[in-house]
Amino acid sequence: MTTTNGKYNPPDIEPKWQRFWHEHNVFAAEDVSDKPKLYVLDMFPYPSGAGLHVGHPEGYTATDIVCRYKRMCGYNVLHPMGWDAFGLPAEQYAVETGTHPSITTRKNIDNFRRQIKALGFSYDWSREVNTTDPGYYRWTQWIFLQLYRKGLAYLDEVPVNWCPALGTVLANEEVIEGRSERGGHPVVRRPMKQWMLRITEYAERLLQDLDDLDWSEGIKEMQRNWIGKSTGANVDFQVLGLSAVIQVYTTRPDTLFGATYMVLAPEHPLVDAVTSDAQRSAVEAYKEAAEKKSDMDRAELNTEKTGVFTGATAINPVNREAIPVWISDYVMMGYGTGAIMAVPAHDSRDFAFACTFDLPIRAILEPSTADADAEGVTASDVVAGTVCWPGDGTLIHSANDDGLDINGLSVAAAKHATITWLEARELGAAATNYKLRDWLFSRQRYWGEPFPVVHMDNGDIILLDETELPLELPEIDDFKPTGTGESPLAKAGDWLAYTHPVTGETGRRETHTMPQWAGSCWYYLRFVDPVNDQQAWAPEKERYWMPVDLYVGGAEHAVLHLLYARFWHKVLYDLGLVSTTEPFARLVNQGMILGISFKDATGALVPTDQVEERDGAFVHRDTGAAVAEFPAKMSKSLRNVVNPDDVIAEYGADSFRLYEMFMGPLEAVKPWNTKGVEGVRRFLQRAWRMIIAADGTVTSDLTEQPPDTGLLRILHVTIRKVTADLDSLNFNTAISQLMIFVNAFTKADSRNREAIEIFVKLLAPLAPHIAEELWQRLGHTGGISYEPWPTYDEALTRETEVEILVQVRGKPKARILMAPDATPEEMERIALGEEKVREAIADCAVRKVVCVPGRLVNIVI
RNA sequence: GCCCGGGUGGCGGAAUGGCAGACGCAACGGACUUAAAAUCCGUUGACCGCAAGGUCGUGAGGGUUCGAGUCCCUCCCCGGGUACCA
Repeated sequence: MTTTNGKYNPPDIEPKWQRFWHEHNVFAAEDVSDKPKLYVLDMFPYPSGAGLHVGHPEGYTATDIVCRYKRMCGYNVLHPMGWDAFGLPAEQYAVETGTHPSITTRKNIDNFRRQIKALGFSYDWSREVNTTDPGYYRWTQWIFLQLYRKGLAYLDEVPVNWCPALGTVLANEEVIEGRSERGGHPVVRRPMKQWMLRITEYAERLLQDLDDLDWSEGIKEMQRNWIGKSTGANVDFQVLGLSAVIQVYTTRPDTLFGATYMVLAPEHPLVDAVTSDAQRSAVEAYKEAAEKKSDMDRAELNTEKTGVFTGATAINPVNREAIPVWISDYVMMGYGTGAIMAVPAHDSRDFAFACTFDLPIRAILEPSTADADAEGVTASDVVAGTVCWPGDGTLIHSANDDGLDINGLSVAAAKHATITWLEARELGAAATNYKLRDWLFSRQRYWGEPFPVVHMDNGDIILLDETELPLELPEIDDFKPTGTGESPLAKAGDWLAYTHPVTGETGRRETHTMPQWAGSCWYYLRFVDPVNDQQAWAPEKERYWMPVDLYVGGAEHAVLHLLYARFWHKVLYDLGLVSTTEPFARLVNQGMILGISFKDATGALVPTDQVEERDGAFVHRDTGAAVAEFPAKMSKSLRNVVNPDDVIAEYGADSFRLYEMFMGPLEAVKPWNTKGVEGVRRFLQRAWRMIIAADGTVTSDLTEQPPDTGLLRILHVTIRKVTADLDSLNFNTAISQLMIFVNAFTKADSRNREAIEIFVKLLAPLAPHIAEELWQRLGHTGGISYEPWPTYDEALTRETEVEILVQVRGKPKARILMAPDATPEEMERIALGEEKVREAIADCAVRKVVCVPGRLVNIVI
């Protein structure tokens, strides 16, 4: 359906080429190939009811450009797309309307697929996966069996993050400042029997292997912080008059001589045993109050220290001193041993607690004068214990008569000496701790993978056989959470009943489901072999395609998805099921795209639909008050969300793609500006008119006449720059260079055909529809997707003459044309011969001449 | 508080230690048009000057260098992450 119309009209050409790519299966990856492989992956989306957002296609466009470019360079490219479709919104919609989540999900996926296809991305759609498809989650359940058999999945009664509003428990990673990550509902601690995954067993490897990944340092650092490795010592404190021993974890064993009291977490198992009768009622009351506090309360109250004395006294192992034992919720059961030695002189939390309860403060560390000055304190105040000094210094008052003397040592040396002493007397030992906790892996939801687990009537827990998978979700009518912490699946009637096929014993199926992260933990593996119904993936395909060479997605998954997927991958590696220790060799995070927003003089946000432009200024439509424009995260409430469908309808998919890439660096946060889309649309129109005449045929300006040296240089510079920029993902500057090409070539009366065809190839990865159409109109058949990528001649990128700046004392004085390869001596001679330069030097003596070939001459006088 | 990013024209942004502001948007002037849109040509960091030209200028202040947006130190502001983690 080639139109003879000479106008650049995206609605004519974009659907045409999308159909062509689909019908000719142009982007199918080859499972067996002599070509080098490249696996480029986007973080697959959750198909929400709101549809695609301009943020999604940003990363998708970037990866699509890389894929199209690399195919032209001869790579066998795997570029798949799928749906992370289990999740709460579809289930909440089901609760409200009774619509089954699978129906909502299918509808949303269809919409997402339509929107994504309208952007012309070169996905291999034959590999599409959907985490809610039983043919997919069968293998998610299968991986769970592998985890269980390896001892990495277990049931535990643990205090969990219970979110009453959502009716489910949440992982630590899903709780932000005491509220649910999704929806911002309050979360409380509550003990419940839950499935856990032993991610802590992999903490060290998850930390170590970060070093070799080509990820942004920021994301790696966030994972390191989340894993939170620290080293120190476990130290035993004998409780006076009891056989009990309280073990503490400290990163500062050097400060043992400064310990003036101890604190147990309120939930610590020894609290009841050590509490004296006199203190028992106070301790009980405090424990009860602490239990009721949500994490949010604990976080908010973090400056106000509370606590109760237990009545117990413990013996400091280094100086045999008796110190009181307290309980306080500033010590948490989940980290270290749930008990601390308090060194108020050198720990700000302990200092605050000691001040509140008037406990002794003993300094055992003297900072250098310089360090103290830098912090605005004096060493004498530190030594007197009137200010807290958590930093470095020299040990004082730290010796006993049993062979330990660390006075005069630095912190590092004192730590080492103390640990050696403790170990020799079996009073303690070096220890390592991680903040990372085991992963809470069950949810009380309907719309998730059922666990392939049965609770037998005799109390045993058995796993389904692999042949019994998939265990499909039962059909139910009522999706409401029970509110008791039981899953909606508890209402699934017959589905719950299980009879063992061999023994005939009966049991009840697990009613919890897996969290949304489960399906996304391994989808990149399914893409290598998406329709295999015998195996999750064939080993030879995994060996060929893995690892993912480039993974692009939002930074919001920095710790959640990316840490979980790495964990599963390492388990699969240990089981011999995958060939690489890491799944994602290179990770790039695209920056958020912000919407244009407005605020009034008071700083209050004004929804975009209440703002209008009057005399070049933005005012509130009703009040006429001036409002200020600023970029903010797109949100329904601000009505500043840009819908890709609208942009494509008005400007076309190529303009949309080009604009998103032209806005700025991929990783930067950037504000959307629709005027900018018009700019790139104009560029495409100019490129079109450079090639196509008004009647729709190739313009007669296109000739076989060789380009002049200026244009030839621009051609070769453009090939070089676009190639380098696509390799480094600097799409914005690649587009600039293509604009420079068009600006130069449109001005020429005669345009060399070969040069123009090279330009079309360079444009193809970025704006594929217009490139295909131009390529066809230039007389080629079969599409541009696998045309060889152009190469450049370095010699032709050089100018015959360059303008050399001559500076005198760093001030520009003259610009002189010279040969680019002029030697420094020649440059100096020419520069000193220039009259303006001689004037500037006047009769001063030339002290030094700096010559940078091809750049400048700086004369120092 | 701590850990990462980042501060460059009216705006988005560009710049291996070597002429700051490429490319685009917006604005202004001009051509074409009965007119407008579209398109094309030109101007556009600030200040001084009739001009030639000059002075200032990459968040602030210091430093290194013949030369700093770029490297080093101190500080301020913005964005993100994280936080009684002992």
